[in-house]
Amino acid sequence: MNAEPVSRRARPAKAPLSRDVIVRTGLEVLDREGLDALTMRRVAQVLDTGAASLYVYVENRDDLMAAMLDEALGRVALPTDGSWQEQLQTLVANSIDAMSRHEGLALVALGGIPTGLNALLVMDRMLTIFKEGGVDDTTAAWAVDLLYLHITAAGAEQAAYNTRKLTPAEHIAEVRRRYAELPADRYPMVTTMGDALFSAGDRDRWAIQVLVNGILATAAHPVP
Amino acid sequence: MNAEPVSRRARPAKAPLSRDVIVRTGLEVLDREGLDALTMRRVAQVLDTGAASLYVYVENRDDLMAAMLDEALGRVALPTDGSWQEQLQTLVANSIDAMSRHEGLALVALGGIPTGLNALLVMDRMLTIFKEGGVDDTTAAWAVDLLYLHITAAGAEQAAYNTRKLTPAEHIAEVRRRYAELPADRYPMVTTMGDALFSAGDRDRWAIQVLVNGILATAAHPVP
DNA sequence: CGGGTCTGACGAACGGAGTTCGTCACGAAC
DNA sequence: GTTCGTGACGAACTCCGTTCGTCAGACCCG
Repeated sequence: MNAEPVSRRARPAKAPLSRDVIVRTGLEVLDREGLDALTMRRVAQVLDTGAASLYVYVENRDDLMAAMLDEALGRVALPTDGSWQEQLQTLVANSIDAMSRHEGLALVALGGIPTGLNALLVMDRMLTIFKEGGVDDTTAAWAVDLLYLHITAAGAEQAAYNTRKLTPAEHIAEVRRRYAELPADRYPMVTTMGDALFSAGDRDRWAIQVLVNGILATAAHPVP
Repeated sequence: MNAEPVSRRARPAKAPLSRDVIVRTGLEVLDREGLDALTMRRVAQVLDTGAASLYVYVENRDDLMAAMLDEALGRVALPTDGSWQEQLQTLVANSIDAMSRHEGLALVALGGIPTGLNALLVMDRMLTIFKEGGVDDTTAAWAVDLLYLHITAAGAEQAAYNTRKLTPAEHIAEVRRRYAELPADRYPMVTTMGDALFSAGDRDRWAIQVLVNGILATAAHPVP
C-alpha cells in the first residue's frame, strides 16, 4: 500500500499550506462530500498532506469550522438599492442563503456572539440600515441580535433541507400522513389543518417580513 | 481492573432495560455531565450494562437524542390563564426554557419538521391559541413554523449560554473589548454602539413580543 | 560556496467514540 | 429435568481528533 518515499524535490511543486487554503479546502470538502466527510484527515488528504500539518494553522476542528463560517459570510452580497426596509430584508435573505449553502455550518454560529470579521461586517451593515430608518439604538441592537439568531436558525433549517436524501415532496407527504394518523382528540388542530400546515408559498420571505414588522411595532426597554 | 464475573443472580436485582429508562438516564447524564459526556458507553455504564445493550431499544445516538428532546418537551407547562396573546407568549417562553435546560438538545430539533408526540402537542396548543385569537389558518400554520424555529434557536442559544465556562460578565467584557478594537472605518456602528449592543434588559421576552406583533401585522399569502 | 540553524511538514501512535457480531446466561414452557 | 427463545453483553472493528518526535529543506552567516 505504501508508495516508497519520494523526495519532496522530485514531486511536483506544491502550493504552501496556509490558514486560507485550509479553510477554502474545508469548504470544498463540505460542499462536495457533506458534513460527515469534513474530517481533519479528509481535508489534509485533499491538500496532499497529513492531518497533523493542519494544526499549525488551525487550532482544532471547531476553529476550522468557525473560520469556514466566516469565510462563507464573506461572500454575502451587501445590498445598496431600495428603501431601508427592502435593503434589510435582502441582507437577511442573502445571509440565510449564504449559510444554507454549506451543510452544518450555521450550527456552529448558534449560541455564540459573532466575532468573525465578516460576520461583524454584516452586523454593522444591519445597524447602519436601522439607523438610516430612524430606529433608536437600543431597539436596533436588540433587533440585530434577533435577526442574527434567525439567520443562523433559518440557514441551518434550509441547509438540512437541501441535504436531505428524500425529495421535499416525498418527505412532506410522509410527515403529512403521520400527522393524519395521530389521535384526533389529543391533536385536534394538527390532524385537521393539514392543508394549511403544508400550504406552499414564500414562507422564508414572510418570516423576514414578520420580523421587520414586529421590530418596528415593538420598542426595546433596556434596564438602566 | 476487572472484577471477577459475578452471577447475575448474586448481584442486586436490576430494573429491566427499556426505551424509557434509557431516555431518562440520557437526560440525567446530559444534565449532570454535559454534552461531551453523553456517549452510549456512559449511558450504559450508569445503567450498569454494556453499550451494546442499548441498541435493542434505541436505533443509534441520534435516535436517542431525538427521544430525549421529546421527553424534555413533554415537561413544558401548557398555560391556561390569560388572554390568548399572553398564553401564546408564555407557551413559547416555557418551550424555550425547557429546551435550554439541556445542553445541545435544541440543536437536534433544528432543521427537522417536528414529529415527536410531545413536540406536536405543543404545536397543537399553539394552533388552538391562534384559532381562539381569530388568526386565519394559513397565517397560523406559518406562524407556528416560525415560532418553532425561534424556540429551537433561542433554546440552543440559552443552553450554550448556561453552559459556558466563563461567567457571562467576563465573556461580555471580552467581546466588548474585541469590538472596540476593530477598525472604525470598516465597522463604524459596531465600534460606536457598544452601550446599546450590550444593554441589559429582557431581550428574550422582547423577541417573543416582536414575533407575535409581527405575525399579527403580516398576513400569509399561500400560493394556490 | 559551505556548513549550521531553524522552521514547517509529516508519520505514527494514543485514547476514545459509535456500532456490530457472536455468545451465553437466564426464565419460562413443557 | 430438559429445551428453547429472548435479551444482555464482552470484545472487536473502524474511524475520529489530536499530539509527539523526527526529519527534510530553506535560509543565513561567514
